[in-house]
Amino acid sequence: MATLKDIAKEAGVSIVTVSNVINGNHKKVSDETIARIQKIIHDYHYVPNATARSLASKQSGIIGVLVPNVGEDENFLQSPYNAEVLGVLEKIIRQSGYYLMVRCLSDYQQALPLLHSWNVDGAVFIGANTSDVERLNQQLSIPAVFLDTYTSEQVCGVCADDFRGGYIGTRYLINQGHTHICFLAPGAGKEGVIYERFRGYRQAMEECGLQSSMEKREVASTTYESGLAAGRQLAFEQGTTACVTTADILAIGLMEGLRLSGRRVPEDFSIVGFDDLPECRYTTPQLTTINQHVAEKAEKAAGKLLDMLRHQDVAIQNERIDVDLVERQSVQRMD
Amino acid sequence: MATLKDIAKEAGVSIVTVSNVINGNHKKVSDETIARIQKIIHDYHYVPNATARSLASKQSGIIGVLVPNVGEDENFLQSPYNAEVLGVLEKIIRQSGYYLMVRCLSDYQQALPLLHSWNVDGAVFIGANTSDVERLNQQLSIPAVFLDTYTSEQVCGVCADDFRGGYIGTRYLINQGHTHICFLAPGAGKEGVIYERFRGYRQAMEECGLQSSMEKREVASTTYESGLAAGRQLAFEQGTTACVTTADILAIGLMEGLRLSGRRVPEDFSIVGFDDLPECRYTTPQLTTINQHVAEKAEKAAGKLLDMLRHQDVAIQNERIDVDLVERQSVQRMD
DNA sequence: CTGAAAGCGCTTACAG
DNA sequence: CTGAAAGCGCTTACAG
Repeated sequence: MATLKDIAKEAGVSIVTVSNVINGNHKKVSDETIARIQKIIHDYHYVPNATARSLASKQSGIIGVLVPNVGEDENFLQSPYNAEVLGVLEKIIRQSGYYLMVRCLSDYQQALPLLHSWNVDGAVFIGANTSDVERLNQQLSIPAVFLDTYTSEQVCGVCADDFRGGYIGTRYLINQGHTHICFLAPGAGKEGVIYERFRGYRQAMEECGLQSSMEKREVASTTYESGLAAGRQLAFEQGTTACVTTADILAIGLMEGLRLSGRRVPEDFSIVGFDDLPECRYTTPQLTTINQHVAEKAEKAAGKLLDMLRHQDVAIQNERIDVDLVERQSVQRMD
Repeated sequence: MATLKDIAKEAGVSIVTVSNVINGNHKKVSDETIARIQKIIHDYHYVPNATARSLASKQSGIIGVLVPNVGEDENFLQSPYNAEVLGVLEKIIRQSGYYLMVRCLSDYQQALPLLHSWNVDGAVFIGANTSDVERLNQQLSIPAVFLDTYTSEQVCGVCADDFRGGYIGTRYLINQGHTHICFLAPGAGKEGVIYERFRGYRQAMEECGLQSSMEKREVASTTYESGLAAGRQLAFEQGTTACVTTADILAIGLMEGLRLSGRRVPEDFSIVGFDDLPECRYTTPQLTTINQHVAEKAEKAAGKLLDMLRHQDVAIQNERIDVDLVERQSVQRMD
């Protein structure tokens, strides 16, 4: 492979001049020199060595997409939500000329060594914990955007309006005449995306005087299998006629679990999903859900990061994206 | 951030010795020196600079996952198949201590500059064209594994037995009494995964004397939307009672397109998918499909690459993974 | 077992 | 407009 030196020798100039041409510092080089060097670069199929460039410039052109809270033995793309987010990020990162390094973290502390080691220019964190962000944020010396994180820290982030999502999903069921509505979610603490949705659910129930029939049911993970297991259980419990879930994939599993146990959706049981992934349309009945505009969220996050990398002014705030209910077929009016 | 120099100074040794400790060249350093240096490294939270290391050693620890034939404006994870493959690769790469760089390519020529620029240690190509591989393979100076590629080149690869997949899917429909069976696929040439499946379909039809009712129908892309459009068309055509498809996602769209046009699956029309993704179980009826053991394929590919990187002997051949039919509910017996 | 020297391929001031 | 010098933080022979 050719190096700067080879090109410089061939052109009869110093490597500094070639470097300037490559980096677009065209004011520093005469037009004819530029043209001559560019031709040689082209003829030699010269490609700058990114590792050398990074070492010298402290910039790598790499954007890191980090996914915390993923077990060592876990496949993070099992989650169609993660797949949707990553797909959008990849596209934008590629279009903007950056390189993409993807890494799941079982421990958030793994983030900093990775980022430093590679001189990563900017990072997107998907679903970091509140407490982790607080520690991370101080030590982070590069632009970073947090997707789906609630924190009091001054960070740049993008969230859906999760509280409202939980709220309108629940209100919708109540408006359809349901009174015994449960909330199905992975066990989570007193903060974060899941808790916000739960708060929305609780508020809707309380507003309508239904707090006595309120119930939070926990699943092991946000997966089809967990939803299925929950459905098998719920099928044999009297009273509850509807469920608000925190993920479409959970809702889809739930639907199947109920069906396998002889309960019909929506005739016997109504379900509201969360996300509005393409999968919502694969089921019969199609899933009524909360659209959290996943692609838009990811685009916003990538856009903010790119703006920061271009040194444009970016408001350091956790932006909230509107959510809305998508009526399909998994909810039935109770009379 | 601390550097080797800082650690060396603190330990009162040269940077060479620290370097040897970090790289596990423990024969070259006394035990007490090792212990002392390791403590200092730990206390300083020292992390080696990966760009410097790459530059000096010509190894980066990066594995590139390259996805050719993706349009500039395309999101490659829209395809649940790609998501499944990438998810498995990510997990294995992470577990083996490598870094993952992901890149979609609109032109296969973009691969080499990327790989060279970053001193990428090894690459996995997902679905490269036969013709591209021929040119790529000669210029490739690092270990690479090709997933889903048919080529006469001496490459290391993993494929499903696509011919057999097309064959057994078709035979199954024939055994169920269908005679007018079409083949639904994205337009592809005279080679590659899609063509192999078509050959399998054709062979099954011919063996049973059904070539006159054989028909290949092309869709624009391997997406739900393309399947849906095909379903709307097929619904109004007499005669055809079953369809072999080249992807589950296509089959799922097809099913919906037929239903929207008033045709019931499987009562009026039978469908066989391909892949056996989790999505197969989301639909009603659940999709009968060809299981091509996607996770196993991806694991094999990653395993081969890792073996090559560890300089173990790896057979340079295109390994074929068995496929099998998964009977669910989207096919009905014709009497 | 330890280290001095050279070098990986670039960029960044700085001087002219 | 052009280039000499220093340096980025490592590794790799090689010598002792």
